[in-house]
Amino acid sequence: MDSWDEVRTAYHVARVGTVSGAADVLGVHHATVIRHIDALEENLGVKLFQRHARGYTTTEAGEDLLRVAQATDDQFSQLSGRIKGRGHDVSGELVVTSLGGLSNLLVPVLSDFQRLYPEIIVRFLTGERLFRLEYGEAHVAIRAGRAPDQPDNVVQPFFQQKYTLYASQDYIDRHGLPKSEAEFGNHYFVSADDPKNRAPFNQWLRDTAPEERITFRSQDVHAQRRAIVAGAGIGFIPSVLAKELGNLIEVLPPREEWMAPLWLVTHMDLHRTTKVQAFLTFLKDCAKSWDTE
Amino acid sequence: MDSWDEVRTAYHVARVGTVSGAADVLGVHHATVIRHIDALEENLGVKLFQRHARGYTTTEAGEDLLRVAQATDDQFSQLSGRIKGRGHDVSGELVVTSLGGLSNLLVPVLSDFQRLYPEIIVRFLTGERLFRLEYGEAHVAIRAGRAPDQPDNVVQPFFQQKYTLYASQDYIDRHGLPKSEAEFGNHYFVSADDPKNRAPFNQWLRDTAPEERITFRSQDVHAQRRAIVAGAGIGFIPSVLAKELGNLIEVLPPREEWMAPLWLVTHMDLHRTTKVQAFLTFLKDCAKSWDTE
DNA sequence: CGCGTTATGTGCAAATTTCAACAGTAAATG
DNA sequence: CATTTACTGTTGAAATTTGCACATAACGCG
Repeated sequence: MDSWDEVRTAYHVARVGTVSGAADVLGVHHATVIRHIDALEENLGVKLFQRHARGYTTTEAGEDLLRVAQATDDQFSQLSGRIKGRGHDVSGELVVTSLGGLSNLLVPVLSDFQRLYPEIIVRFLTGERLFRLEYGEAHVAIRAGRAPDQPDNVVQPFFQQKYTLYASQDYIDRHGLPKSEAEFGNHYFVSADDPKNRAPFNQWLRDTAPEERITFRSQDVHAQRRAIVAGAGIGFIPSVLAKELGNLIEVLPPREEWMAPLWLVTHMDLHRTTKVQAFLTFLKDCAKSWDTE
Repeated sequence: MDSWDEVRTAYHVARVGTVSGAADVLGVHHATVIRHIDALEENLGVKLFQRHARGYTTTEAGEDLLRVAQATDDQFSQLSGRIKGRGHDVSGELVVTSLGGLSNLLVPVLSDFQRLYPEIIVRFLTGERLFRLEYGEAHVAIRAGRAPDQPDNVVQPFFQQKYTLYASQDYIDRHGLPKSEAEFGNHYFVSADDPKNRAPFNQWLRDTAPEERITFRSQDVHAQRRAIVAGAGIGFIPSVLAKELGNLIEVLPPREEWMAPLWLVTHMDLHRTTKVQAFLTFLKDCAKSWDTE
């Protein structure tokens, strides 16, 4: 049974009772229907229909096929309904991935999005390895750094993360507040462990602060922040986040060059779906409100 | 969802994971597989697969399709097995039709046949109207008279029914045994009601016996026989049957010209099936044994 | 790092399928 | 009883599908 279309044709013939009628329903020529049935019977080695001038009547085998194909038709109709429905409403899973450092930013947004579309199941994947869009591991990725340039991926700017140098009140009490970069030699700094880290503020810090004064290094952004809050040194924290954390003193006024661009990346195939689009617009709305703050 | 073949293609891609692999399984070119999936996704308006250079991975919709199509594939396999199996063994219904007059002859045969193939359900249809083979009303018809000549029907000679003139002992006691046709004027006869009846012995009787001496007429063969047994007159009874009935006297020796040919008729589409063939050979074996008697 | 292997993707020609028109037949109709 | 209608079946022509060759991309291996 290696042609399901022939089964479908035979099904309609069995249902309607005539070749012409089935051809009408199927939207093909009746000669096509006849050929399909001839081929199917040839393959099965059994007559499915009794041919006579007033139509086709099913044999026992044809009756059997009718039952099975009827069930199949129902199944496919339901499947089609589900799939098409899935395309046009916002439900099912929404898989979002980002670097772990952005969870503070994204988790509230994801939570609100889920509240807006209760049928959504949000899966937020973070980790050191990049979850790959092209393997269907995620619907949306939030990437930092320079604009990703992979084929089949749709990239759009998300928003500019404002990073500023902070220190805890505790640290300031002990070491004072540096007036400018010139006094950095007397201070301690918290930064990324990786010297190749491309974040602009990290590069600036590497260029500006003495290497031996960067005394707390971690690859984990959360650990860095906790270190800053704990008074281990001066370091960069997104200004939006710093307000929430409290107990943090702005060491230097914010600068353009410290801005870190974030990108929204989706796979080409998923980008057009309403689910992904709904999330993207929601996300960009949130970003707008962050910018105005 | 108007092309089940495309669903089948997508199913194999989802199963195997690669277009090329699915193409191998399906025995088509991989370009065909790609186009099938493109078309299916176009119709559904939803991406079924994430494309990447190492293969296709299913989206949620593709996953859904995989489940449904898997079930369909199983169903079709089972169906195919059943249908093909049905073609090669002797089971299911066997519908045989004949004129009512032949039931005495056929019923024992059908009974024996059923005993030989216990999975067979025998349906023996008789009646004044001819059950039509071309509508699938019966598998095999036993027809009398001249060779039926209908298109799509396979006709083969069954056997020559030996008809002989009989009368009951009771009748002979009252009216004596006619030495020849010359004495028919003093006798009473039982025959068919229909003057157009084409059975050779009936035509012979109409030509030979005085019209007013045919005093018991019925369209029902059983009624005629009962009348002969009851002593209503002289009439034709198959010699095979007469032996069983007993209490019947052969009025005249059997003649060639009284022989009534019986035909086995099957519909072209059913003639080749093993079930029908099994019955036909069984029937002809029985006929052979009748001839030798 | 280059190379072989294994994927997908695409233009173009060939093969297959489908269509259109006609013939033929059986039942229905007035 | 001729006529109409609805259906099957068949043939050559058109359209679609398929196959082939080649391009391209990613992964694994030595």
